[in-house]
Amino acid sequence: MPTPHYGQPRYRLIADQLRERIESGVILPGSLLPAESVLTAEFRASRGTIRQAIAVLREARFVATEHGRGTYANPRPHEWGSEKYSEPEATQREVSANVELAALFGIDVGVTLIEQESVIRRDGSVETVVRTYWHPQSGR
Amino acid sequence: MPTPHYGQPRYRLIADQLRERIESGVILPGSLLPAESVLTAEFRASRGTIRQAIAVLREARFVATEHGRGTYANPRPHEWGSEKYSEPEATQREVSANVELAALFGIDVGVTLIEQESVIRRDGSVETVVRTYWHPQSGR
DNA sequence: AGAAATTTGTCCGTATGTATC
DNA sequence: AGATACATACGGACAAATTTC
Repeated sequence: MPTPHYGQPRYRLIADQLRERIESGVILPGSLLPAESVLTAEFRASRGTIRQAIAVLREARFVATEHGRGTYANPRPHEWGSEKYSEPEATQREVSANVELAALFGIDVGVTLIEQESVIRRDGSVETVVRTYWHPQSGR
Repeated sequence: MPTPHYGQPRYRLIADQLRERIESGVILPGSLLPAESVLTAEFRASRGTIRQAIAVLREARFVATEHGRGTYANPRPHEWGSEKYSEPEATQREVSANVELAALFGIDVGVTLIEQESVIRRDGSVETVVRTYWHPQSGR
């Protein structure tokens, strides 16, 4: 099969079906999802596609994966909002140089700098935050 | 996003940023680079573009890739006294999470985080400041 | 205690289709 | 037309963590 993604890509369709099983209780909260190898057989999709589908659910906190163990269906303690809570991972904004940054860059306090903040997640929770500062003029 | 490669193609720009992180010590020599999947998320680029960027660095011996393991940043006996870059200045210290960081990590305000600050100079003056935050427990 | 099997993590190479410069 | 880039998808292989025998 080539790569026909009519409307919805396959990994989203698979993710939807898995999500439905969790919400309906077919897969109980706290229990393991079928292994990737099982899912590839069941959905007749490549492992990469299955992993992409699971990644979608992980992003939405529906599941959590552990290396060597498997992927667990999450209990649902928080309905805080709905599924709307997926923020951008990288944001850029202008900031005003404080004393420390001004000293580092050798500029005056208050001068505008660009700050890019990248949030790196692992199994839903934030693992690393990277903030990069540079001077607008120096390009990038 | 479309394909606006102003002058430089995207994969070279990404390669440059990764190279900077290695030379500046943000990515320590001998340590693993973020996985392809992480880099695609961080740079918002497709896997092909990320792989192209890494291929550039591999070509220049800046990194070495091991099948199934990852891509390592190479120690650099290379042109250490280059005109463009001076000694990497990376300092690590413990900081207390303020409101923003606490919200990002999902922790309480005041919890200690590790901050690594790297200063990248070019031709003497500070070009970029990178601050990386992570939780002591979650390894590095 | 140790070996084997299981499972996820990562990289490799390739392919198709679309879109932009 | 060609290079660049994106999104999607396949199959294979090796690595690492965990579980099972």
